[in-house]
Amino acid sequence: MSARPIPRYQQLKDMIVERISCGELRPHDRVPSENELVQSMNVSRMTANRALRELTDEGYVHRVAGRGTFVADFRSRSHVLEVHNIADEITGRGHAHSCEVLRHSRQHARGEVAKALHLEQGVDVFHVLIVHFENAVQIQVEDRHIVADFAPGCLDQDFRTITPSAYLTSISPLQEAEQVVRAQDPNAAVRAYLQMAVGEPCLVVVRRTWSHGRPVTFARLHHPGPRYELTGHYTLPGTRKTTSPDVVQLENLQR
Amino acid sequence: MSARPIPRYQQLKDMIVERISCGELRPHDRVPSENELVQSMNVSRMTANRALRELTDEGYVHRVAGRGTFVADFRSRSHVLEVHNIADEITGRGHAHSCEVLRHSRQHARGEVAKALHLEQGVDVFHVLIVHFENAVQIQVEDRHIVADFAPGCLDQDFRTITPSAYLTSISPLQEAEQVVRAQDPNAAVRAYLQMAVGEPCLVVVRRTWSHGRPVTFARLHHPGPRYELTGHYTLPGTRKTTSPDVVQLENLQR
DNA sequence: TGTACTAGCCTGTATATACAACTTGGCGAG
DNA sequence: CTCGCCAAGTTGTATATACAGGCTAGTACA
Repeated sequence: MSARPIPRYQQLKDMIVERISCGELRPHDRVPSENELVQSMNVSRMTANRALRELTDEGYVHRVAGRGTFVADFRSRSHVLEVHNIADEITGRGHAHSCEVLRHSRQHARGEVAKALHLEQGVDVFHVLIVHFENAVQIQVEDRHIVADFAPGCLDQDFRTITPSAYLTSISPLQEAEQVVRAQDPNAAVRAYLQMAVGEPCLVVVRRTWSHGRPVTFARLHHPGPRYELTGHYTLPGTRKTTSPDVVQLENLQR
Repeated sequence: MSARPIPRYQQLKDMIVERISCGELRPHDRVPSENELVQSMNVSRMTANRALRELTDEGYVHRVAGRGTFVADFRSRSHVLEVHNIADEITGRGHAHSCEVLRHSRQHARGEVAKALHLEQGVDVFHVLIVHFENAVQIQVEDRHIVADFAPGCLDQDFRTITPSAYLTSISPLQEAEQVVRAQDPNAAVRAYLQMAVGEPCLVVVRRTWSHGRPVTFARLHHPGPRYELTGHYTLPGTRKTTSPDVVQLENLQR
């Protein structure tokens, strides 16, 4: 009946993840070394080693032989969640990102937003509406709601210089995400924002993200079908890299 | 200058993965136990343990205390690659899957198909064109090319009872996949296959899959925008399950 | 002052050993 | 024949120990 006790290496992992999640340990901070854990936690070095090694595999920390163990940059973990920051994506292609903030306000959660974020009707949320440009061409309408008490400083942010996504990951690591992708005709407002012709479809991504076990943001991202596509590249973990990365050419096919 | 030697636990992993990939070890087959590896490979049990434990994390094998270690069913690994089998997806929703095979033939690879599969012009490929139904409603047009010498028995398969995707994973584990998702208006043929109204967009998935380090199949999957959406749920590896799985309700929002 | 070396800490790997818990099959008692 | 128990094999965890190799700071020496 009684669940087996949590193994010590897992206790170590939980302890360290907790210290990262609550902000006590921030990216690039030094994590206790194996020998320090041996002393303070009263475990053997192999147990400490297993805990830190698994945290490395899971993307929480970064280890350098001879120097130590450090908290990983959240950015380096975001690809695990397949959560892309549109600005990084665009600059990663060597193009220029810019955006226009159409709305940035505090609201009361209603209807589907309250439902998606597990909030009572009327609870405070922030609402941002942003059009993103790639080389001055409209590429995404971001319609996002953020739980207010998760990001109290939200209204002070300048979302022209840091995207909401980057801002949120800087507050706390994202631990879980859920998304739905569909093809849909845009309504008149979205069509105007994206400068699309009548009849052209949108690629719509609806995404919900969790942190500390509760939903914190709910975003509807509309992209112009003719100008945007989602790409994914999946490799089994642990496979040694064999295939050459000529891979991206698929994007140029089938157009 | 010289690379450090490959560690022994990694050698064990490579050896076992190779035996799985080449078909010597098939799903549900028993993998040598830790003690057997200690004997045959001349390593300590902790080293064998690390190899098998990491293979478990990576989805290659499945371990049961008291029984042994077994090759994982490829199906259980496919979600890692985010490669879905449309039939499983539909039956998983409790609905009925059926399909109609419109084409099933041997062809010579030309143009973009040859390019996508890294083949010379004219090399043999199999071509299948299938319409999939969910509860008698058209839900996907599968237009797939398969490298002929990878799947010699392809023409003997009955794709009404086993989907091409399931057939291919039964031949060999998929090790790498690449996909592009876009919203696009269908051409007349696809619109007819899917019984779509004029002006309705398609959600198109173009997917290429590798096995043994080379591309083996190239598929274009057209779905009716109003009747289909892609969902994904991402969790950081190693996080202890905390969020309850009420998660799927997002699918019902935003329609 | 500047350079080279070394001591000390760190991670990465490998081994030998130990105990607990789980599963299966076989054996013996009823 | 059947039930229950136990032995053997297996995984899961934990420890102590060892050596190799990377990194850094400080010291000794020129």
